[in-house]
Amino acid sequence: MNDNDVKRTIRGIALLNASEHNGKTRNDAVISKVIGSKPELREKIKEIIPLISEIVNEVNAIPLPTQKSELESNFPELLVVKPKQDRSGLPALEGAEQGKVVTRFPPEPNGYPHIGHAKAAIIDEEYAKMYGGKLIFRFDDTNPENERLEYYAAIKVGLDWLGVKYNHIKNTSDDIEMIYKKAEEFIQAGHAYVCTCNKETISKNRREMVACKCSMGDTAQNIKRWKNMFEKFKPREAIVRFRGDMRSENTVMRDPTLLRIIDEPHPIHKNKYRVWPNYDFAVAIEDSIDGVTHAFRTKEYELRNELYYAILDKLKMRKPKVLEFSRLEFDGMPVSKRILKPLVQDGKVSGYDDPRLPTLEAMRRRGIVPEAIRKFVLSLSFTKSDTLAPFETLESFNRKIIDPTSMRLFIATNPVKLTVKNNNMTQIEIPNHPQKDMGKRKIQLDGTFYISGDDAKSLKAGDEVRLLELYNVKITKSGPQIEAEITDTNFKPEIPKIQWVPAQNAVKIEVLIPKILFVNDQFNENSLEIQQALTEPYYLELNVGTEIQFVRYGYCRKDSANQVIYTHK
RNA sequence: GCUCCUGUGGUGUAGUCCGGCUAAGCAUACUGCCCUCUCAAGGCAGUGAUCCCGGGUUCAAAUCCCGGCGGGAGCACCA
Repeated sequence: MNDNDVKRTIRGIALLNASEHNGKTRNDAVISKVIGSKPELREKIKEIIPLISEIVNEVNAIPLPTQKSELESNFPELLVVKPKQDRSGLPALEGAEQGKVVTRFPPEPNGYPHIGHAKAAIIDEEYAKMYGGKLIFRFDDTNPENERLEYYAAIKVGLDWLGVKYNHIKNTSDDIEMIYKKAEEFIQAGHAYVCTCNKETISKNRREMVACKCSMGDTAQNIKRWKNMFEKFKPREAIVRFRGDMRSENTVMRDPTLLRIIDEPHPIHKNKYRVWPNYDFAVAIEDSIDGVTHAFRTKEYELRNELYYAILDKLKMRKPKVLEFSRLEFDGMPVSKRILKPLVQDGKVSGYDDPRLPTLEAMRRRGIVPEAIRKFVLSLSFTKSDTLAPFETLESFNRKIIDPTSMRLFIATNPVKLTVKNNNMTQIEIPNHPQKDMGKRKIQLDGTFYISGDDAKSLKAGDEVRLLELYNVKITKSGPQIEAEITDTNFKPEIPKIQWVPAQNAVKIEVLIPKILFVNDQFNENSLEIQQALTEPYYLELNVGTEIQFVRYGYCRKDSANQVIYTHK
């Protein structure tokens, strides 16, 4: 590139930049853009800078219109706007090969699935999909004290509802014997030992970074103790410990537990086993033998990566790549069983499907749709930064998805009666959706209506309002019993429009409005508002589960014959 | 306390690894206009960020280095 080319390049960029910024450009901006578009000039940048300053001064001296015309005539190529490519979905996966990615979703069947499970499962599935790979759905059921059959089922139902498709489903507990073999191999090789110290000693030694005497025992002693774990020892009397490093800065590595004795019957295997691997041991081995290439987990496991890799290293097993992401929780909507359980037990919420909770079942009942959850989870991306999730974003995605298919209906909350004295209509037909063809409904009329209390309050004698889809009325009497007269039927954009319900066969319903559950870590006693309302008789013809948009009120999901749950505005 | 992770508008994120084509993109929220027999959806426009702070390296730093500070997590025979 010769000097004239360089000058021309600089002038073009300076002109473009100046025209975009009120006729004034700057050295640094031009330098950056010059380097950006002609990387080969990077070496010579020091020589070019004086040239750029000169040209920048020249360009800044030219009036804006002249800059623009010079640009158009001499540098048309710069005016071509290149479409900016936006990345949608998750970031690329390190070390991922098309067709060879295997991910896994490993919930413990110890509770009902919630938004946190949804995030994990969706990420697992999306990556598998992105690389044409596979997703394994594995129940991590290695603690019989916590698992229940009911939870296996609930998690599966939740996943199916979310539309997460997996290629394979299994239980860690079906592999216990294989895990025993690995454990024995571990002990045999001296990578683990059986510790018979009590819990207090173990934790004290950990804190003080000293090894306990059990770790000095020879292989024969360890093997003998290992055999004894299956019968002789009682729970808590012996555990298998990883031979780590008691002086490690990472407390996880200070000879952590690998297997322990639990006599509780397992929901699937009953009393077949009593030595159970703990999380670290089971997950590492399972991931490896399942062929998992990328294992995602939440951030609180991050310190356990060292152990995960160390276990597989000593076992000479293939190592998946472990990556972590931040937990997903909504503000004031805790997900933890520790908090939720007492709420359910004390009857503060109606159950795990109470619409105030972030469980999948609750969100379904409330009218949140799986596609919205997926879109939302993807919008959060894959990061480790702590997030206070914006529920309103979820609502917005949900609203856009359900709007085109939501039945429109009128509702009168805190209803007030309105009588139109000169009503002359006995029936009207109203479309069920403003844009989509969702049919029409017939409403019988007799001149008596209910309108919402809020609307009623703002009406004074003499006001003119339009009863939506019907006619315009002038208020002749306000108060608890409103009276009005028809003025005309033409649509007038300037007068207020309100919805109404025919009085003669109005349907009484309750609207459950879920509010934030916890305010400043305190249970919000007003977290569930119940509004009494009247709606059109057509409501009775709708199936439970139908999403309704009550005009000028909000979206609700029909929960039963006399109850709807407020989805969002 | 120790260790690890994290810090971009009100909120969630893109960009950070490999410094410059971004005087910071998108979404959501908010405001205004258009459309509409809804305060919905849709369309258009706008407000909003000293890229946590302070130093340093460099022609150039959200991006690299050092030092602070804020937030979160782990320190179980739970996962």
